[in-house]
Amino acid sequence: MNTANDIRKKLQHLYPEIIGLLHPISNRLLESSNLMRIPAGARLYREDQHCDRFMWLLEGTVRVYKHSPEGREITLYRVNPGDVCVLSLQSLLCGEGFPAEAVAETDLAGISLIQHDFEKALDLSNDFHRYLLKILSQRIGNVMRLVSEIAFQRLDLRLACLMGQLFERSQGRAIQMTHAQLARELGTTREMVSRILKELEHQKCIRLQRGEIHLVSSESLDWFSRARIPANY
Amino acid sequence: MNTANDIRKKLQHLYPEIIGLLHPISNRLLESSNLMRIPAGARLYREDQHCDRFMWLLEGTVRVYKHSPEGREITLYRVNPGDVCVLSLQSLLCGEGFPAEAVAETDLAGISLIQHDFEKALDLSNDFHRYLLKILSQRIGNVMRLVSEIAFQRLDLRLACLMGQLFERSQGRAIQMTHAQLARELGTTREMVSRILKELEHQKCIRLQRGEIHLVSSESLDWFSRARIPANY
DNA sequence: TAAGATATGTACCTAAAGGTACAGTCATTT
DNA sequence: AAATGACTGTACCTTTAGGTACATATCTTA
Repeated sequence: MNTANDIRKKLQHLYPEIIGLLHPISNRLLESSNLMRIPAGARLYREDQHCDRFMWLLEGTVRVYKHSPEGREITLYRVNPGDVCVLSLQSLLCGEGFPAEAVAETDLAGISLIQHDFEKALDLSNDFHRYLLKILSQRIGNVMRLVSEIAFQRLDLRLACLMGQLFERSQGRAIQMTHAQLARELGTTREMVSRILKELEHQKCIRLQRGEIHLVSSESLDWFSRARIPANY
Repeated sequence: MNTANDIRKKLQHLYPEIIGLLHPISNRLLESSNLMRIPAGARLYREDQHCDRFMWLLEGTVRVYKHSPEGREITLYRVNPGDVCVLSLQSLLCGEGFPAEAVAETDLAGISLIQHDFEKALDLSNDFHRYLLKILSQRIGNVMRLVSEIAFQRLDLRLACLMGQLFERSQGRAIQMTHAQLARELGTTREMVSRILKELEHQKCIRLQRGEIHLVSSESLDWFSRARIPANY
């Protein structure tokens, strides 16, 4: 385990489409990297903590969020397999502390390079370099969208949209989340989520159960979440 | 005018510290680029418009913002001389439409490369490549901060902080902005801004005049904007 | 099964933000 | 100077979001 070949095989298996990126990176670099494993629930960064490693996620998901003095939280985005951890980039490239917090939602596995090796990889592979640029600019677009949603959209709409996305991902199967978890996605409180979900249940969009939410009518849900959004938006 | 040497001279003059980045980029590329000039007030992109050019700003400032269906606006960030236009990167790299709008606040001058030349420049200069990564990850950090401000901070605090920054930039001289302009920074309405500014005037932080705002006490302003932010935030 | 711990529902209140409507003010143009 | 247009102030109201306090329900574990 932990040899360059093992890691290459793992990558090849998980992401045949991006393995090419690593080709120009020498075995030596992959060997010197660690295949790291991190258990679910682990805190990856705290606010403004400096980070000296570059992480490339292979398994699991990371939730990146901000928290408020009152104890509320808002999710900025998730890091999924194949994504690089945008946050660690900021530390490595700018030397600034990380502007958010991150937690492992599931068990993680990933490649971790120390700064020196990361810089070497950058120099060796133009494709790798360009891959980073692409990931970063996608991410920035998403965060910009998030800004305008928070600033301009009502909470019930944002929650309805979130439900729509979650049901899409689960292909209509029940969502296993508590109201408190949903609140942490949206930067609001548990009570608000409970109220809005109850309203959505009355509208026959969903059905509520302890710990899970069932889809009743995706049409109603779509209607609800689009109702107040004009076409030219 | 418009020759590679002119552009090099201009860059050298404006940004002696980053001229080195362009060294490995051939004269041919700089020659084929245009030194573009754009008048103040020009719309640079509309929402989701595709953009096929890479822009490197030399003079002037660009305001990047989102607008709401109700006609409100929120400023995401500004592009200043030396910055690249992050937005155009997203189009070029991801092939996706631009997720915001941008307007020239002043007359602009900048280098503009068509996609093909931009890619060539990327391949030729590692430093240029790395410069882009750095700018992008700084930007993402700023937008993430913005998210948590909108989500968790009261409007009066956000306005007070904004005033503080503006006075810092003007070195305490009066700010020449209307209440409506300030509202467009923060994603709120003119009325809210008027009310909060009046309150700040009562607190002897500022003094209001038609079209401009004078600093009375930066201590009071600081106190106001920090009052409700706990130390561990 | 009893005792926690966790999750949800909700009535009631407060506060923050926004919208309306209009009055007043200042500056520029005719 | 009159007219026009841009800017500001504000009283009043509505909507949205948040907070309290508790009741109830469900799960887990001893």
